[in-house]
Amino acid sequence: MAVKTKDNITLKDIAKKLGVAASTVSNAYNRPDQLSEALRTKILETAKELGYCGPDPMAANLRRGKAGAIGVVYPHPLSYTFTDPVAAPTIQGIAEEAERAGYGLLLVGGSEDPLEAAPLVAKATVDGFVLQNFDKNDSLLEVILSRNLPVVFVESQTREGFPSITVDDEGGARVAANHLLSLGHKRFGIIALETTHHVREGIMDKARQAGVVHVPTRNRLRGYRRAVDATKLKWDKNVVVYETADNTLGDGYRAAAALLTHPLRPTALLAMSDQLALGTLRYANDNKINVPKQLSVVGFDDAPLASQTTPALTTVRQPYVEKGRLAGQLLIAQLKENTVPESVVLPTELIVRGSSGKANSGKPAK
Amino acid sequence: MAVKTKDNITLKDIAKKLGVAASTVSNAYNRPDQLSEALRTKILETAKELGYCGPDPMAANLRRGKAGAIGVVYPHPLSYTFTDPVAAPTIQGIAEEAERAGYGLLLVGGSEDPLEAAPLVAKATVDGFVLQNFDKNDSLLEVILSRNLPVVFVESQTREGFPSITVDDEGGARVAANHLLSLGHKRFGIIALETTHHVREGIMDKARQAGVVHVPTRNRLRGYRRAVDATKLKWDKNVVVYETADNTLGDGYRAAAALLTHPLRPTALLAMSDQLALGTLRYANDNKINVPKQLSVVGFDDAPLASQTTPALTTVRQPYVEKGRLAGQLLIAQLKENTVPESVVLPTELIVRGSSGKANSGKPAK
DNA sequence: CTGAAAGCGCTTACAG
DNA sequence: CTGAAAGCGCTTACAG
Repeated sequence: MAVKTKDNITLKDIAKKLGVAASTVSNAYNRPDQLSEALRTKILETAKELGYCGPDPMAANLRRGKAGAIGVVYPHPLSYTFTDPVAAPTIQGIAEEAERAGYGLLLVGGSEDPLEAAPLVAKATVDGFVLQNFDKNDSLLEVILSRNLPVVFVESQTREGFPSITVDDEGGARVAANHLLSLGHKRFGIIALETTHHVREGIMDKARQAGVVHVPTRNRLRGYRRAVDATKLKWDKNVVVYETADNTLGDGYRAAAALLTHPLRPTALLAMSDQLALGTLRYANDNKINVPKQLSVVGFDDAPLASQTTPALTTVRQPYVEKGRLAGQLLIAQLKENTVPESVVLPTELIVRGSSGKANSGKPAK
Repeated sequence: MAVKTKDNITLKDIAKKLGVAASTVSNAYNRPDQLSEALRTKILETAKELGYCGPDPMAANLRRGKAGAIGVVYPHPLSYTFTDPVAAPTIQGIAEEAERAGYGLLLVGGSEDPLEAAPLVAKATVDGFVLQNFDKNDSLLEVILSRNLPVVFVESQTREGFPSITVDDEGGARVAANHLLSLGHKRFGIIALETTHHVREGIMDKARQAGVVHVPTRNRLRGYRRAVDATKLKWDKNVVVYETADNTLGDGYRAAAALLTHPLRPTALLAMSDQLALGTLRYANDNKINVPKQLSVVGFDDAPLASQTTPALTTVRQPYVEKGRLAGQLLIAQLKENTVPESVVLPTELIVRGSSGKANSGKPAK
């Protein structure tokens, strides 16, 4: 139908038409105080008349050496990232700070094949990056860092000289496990998030547990373990760990199925996300396992859904919006002040709701 | 701590160092087939040696006349947008298409004061925009359109010559109301989303109902009305409409409080979002009103939470991820083919779950 | 397969 | 308050 009209109207054209210098037209847009109000309105009028769309941002960027945007990068495709109910609020936090400081927010997703995302990252017109959930040896990370722009790591493997924001995953996990221990539970099933690049689903043996790379997974696992190791219980005898491939309800459901039919017969499940925990609740519901009487479940995140289910989910709250805000702040501070800020660890908090209760307060599951 | 190193190394520098033309260096990055493998690796090595970060995207953009990104704009601040559980999946849909076509995704939020967001929109380095929920006379919209870039409207007031994607809001709402009518309900409370720029909270009189601007709100309201008007019931006598300021649980809660204590004493609530509907469920729960025995509730969206609550929510499903995908596709089609695609209306579907039941199957609410 | 030339459209000191 | 000049760093035909 309509064809896009090619309009080559530039600053110069309208300067010529008016007999003023190009710099004056530029000032009309960018420094209104640098010229008389009368001239300015005349310029703006002529611009509208000629169909001039305002100074070309790409040219302005080049000239200024600033992109006016910050990049947010995940190692996974965006479609996957958005299945995590906590990802969006974190992006929101970054967005709030970007907005406030006058920056745009460029979202870049990775892909299964890191080479696919590389050009996008190489060509992203941004002044800096917020990097989430990156492993040290991610090949996309190399491409990003080679841009030599300011960076903030979020829940990633730390790297010398770069500020990072992490959540006290270990502490939160420890408190979660202690909560269940204090309720008398002795046999645990742990549902782990993604552990390495080599995604897999199933029970984790000792070697596999030792090789966890993904930061939140590693730290949460360590927290659970610390709690158990502080008791008379034996990690290897009283705990089964199941790793999931994706952070979805379905993965939690399958994990629950595997753990609750495991010879250990756990009375409590520790899930590394609320999403996974909700999957276990669904499994319990489908199989007439009463939560919390026959099975206790503790999640992680305190996602918006956590308080809405029946029973409501006992979970470890992490400040996911604030995490994003802080990431935005630390990046913008670098952009403005040219200094590298200190790294930050955010606290977690156990939120006790209905999904956890005393061990053996009903007959055992199955 | 560390200070950002200013690196002025450019294509030229490495061309000079190697005694080749700048274009050859450029080709090493952008057209590997245009030079021998040996020369290419030599160039790349020298680049790494000198600390060259690759071709500057801003300069490349200017030269190419392409930004390599698409903009997604909302009339509200991003922090508000993200409170809508359906916004993130829609962005995900756009992101999927952008990713696939090799575009970045620039998120731009509006603000209460449209003048604040204007510079961000004016300077956004994008090749086109996806515009969500825009009213015809939004002043930010003027700024965006003056960029003269390809655009796709989503759930916005249509504009001559621009492709748009809308959801069959009216049809969905009609089916929702018919569902309740067929269950014998005769007195309805409607909980409306934002209606105009002049945000308000409270019962809507006739004049206010007639002046609704916001597209989804207007169309859903019309759908409810069509259904009621097709019966012997009188809209003015059998229906109370309450408008909310924000799409939050709290707003739904307050709306339920107002409607259920209104003299009409509705037996069924039609909420224009699941978020609002969930707020009413919470109110009902707090006030020992049994859903669905004493009160039926029907939402809109089929957000991820809708199936997780107790009772699960009867609602109108809209394809929110696909809506985003389609928006991305229509925009990218314009960018690639220079033609304006046809507009699309997406279907809705009633999903009956536990929150709706026969009228008067219990004693009336209150 | 390689190189010289032109120019994308703007903003920024600076001089008047 | 206004204007002339320089240059941001790259890519693209084009000629060899």
